Amino acid sequence: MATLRLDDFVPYRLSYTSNLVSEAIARTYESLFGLTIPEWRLVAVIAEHDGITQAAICTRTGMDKVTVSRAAIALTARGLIARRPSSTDRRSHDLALTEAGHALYAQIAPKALELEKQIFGGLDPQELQRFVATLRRIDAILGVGKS
Amino acid sequence: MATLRLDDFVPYRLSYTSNLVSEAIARTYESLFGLTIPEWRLVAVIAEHDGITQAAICTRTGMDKVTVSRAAIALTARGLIARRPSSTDRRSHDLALTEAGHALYAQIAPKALELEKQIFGGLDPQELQRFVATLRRIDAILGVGKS
DNA sequence: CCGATATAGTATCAGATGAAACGATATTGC
DNA sequence: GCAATATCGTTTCATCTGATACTATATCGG
Repeated sequence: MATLRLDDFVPYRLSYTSNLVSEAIARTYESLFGLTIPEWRLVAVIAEHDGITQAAICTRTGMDKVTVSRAAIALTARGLIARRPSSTDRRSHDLALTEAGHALYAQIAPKALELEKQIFGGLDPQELQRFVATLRRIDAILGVGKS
Repeated sequence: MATLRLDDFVPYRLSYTSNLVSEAIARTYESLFGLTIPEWRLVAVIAEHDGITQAAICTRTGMDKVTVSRAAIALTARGLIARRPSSTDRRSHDLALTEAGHALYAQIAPKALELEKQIFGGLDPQELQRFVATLRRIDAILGVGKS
């Protein structure tokens, strides 16, 4: 019988490393831009998908709708995104970056890539590619078709 | 210039998958044993290291000392662990599983391995091994010698 | 059409989290 | 030795988080 060693328990290792990375990222975004991780994600998603709704952000990112709602409210208050009433569904808003939002994103995006490189650039490219592929396979096992 | 795509942003993918796994695990432990993840980890660590102190658990697992304190209090209240005053340091307690704690652990450990297999057993063994190795390399990059 | 049900987003509440302050004990430098 | 400082563990507090309930609107079945 294989015995359990917490240190080798894969779910534990995954959570452990993910927390390390998240903490490093969160610190940087908070100090550089005053954004939480959910807020930052919204900016990124909206930059890529102009006019996306909150519900679509939820399914796309797996974030809770409450989290998304709060982040959207905060970003609107800061003048970084604009919410137009959706033309097709009056419950929904179409979210878009304001000029200020685009300006911020232009600063954020390169910084994000730089940070990613700082952390993961030390890995062999093939190793990194395999790593991400495995993450996606795990997503699929846990029943998430395409994130 | 490489552009940022959230969906391919490694820190995001890592957090996403880790959350999926953690949620699955948390649900199982809560429903099967009424344990939170921190509590479960304490049981596992104490089973492996009889007489360990809370501070040692913190450095070993990266958990916050407040989290560990609360989990230790809860487990003591449930009669699963015993805290003897440390002979060498009167601020510390030596933690050990009670009989009931050992009995619970005997149930938990195989279940954990089974759960791990359910999630990660679908991966090629070599792929899984590489995956975990990469996690440890990332830990090292982020400045954690040996977790 | 219209009642029944589902969905978008918000508000509310309860539980989890970690930073900071704290009391008690250890350790260190002088 | 002993004052200064560090460490162990707990408490407190402010924040984050997500489950639940709610309002408004959409969709579906008949």
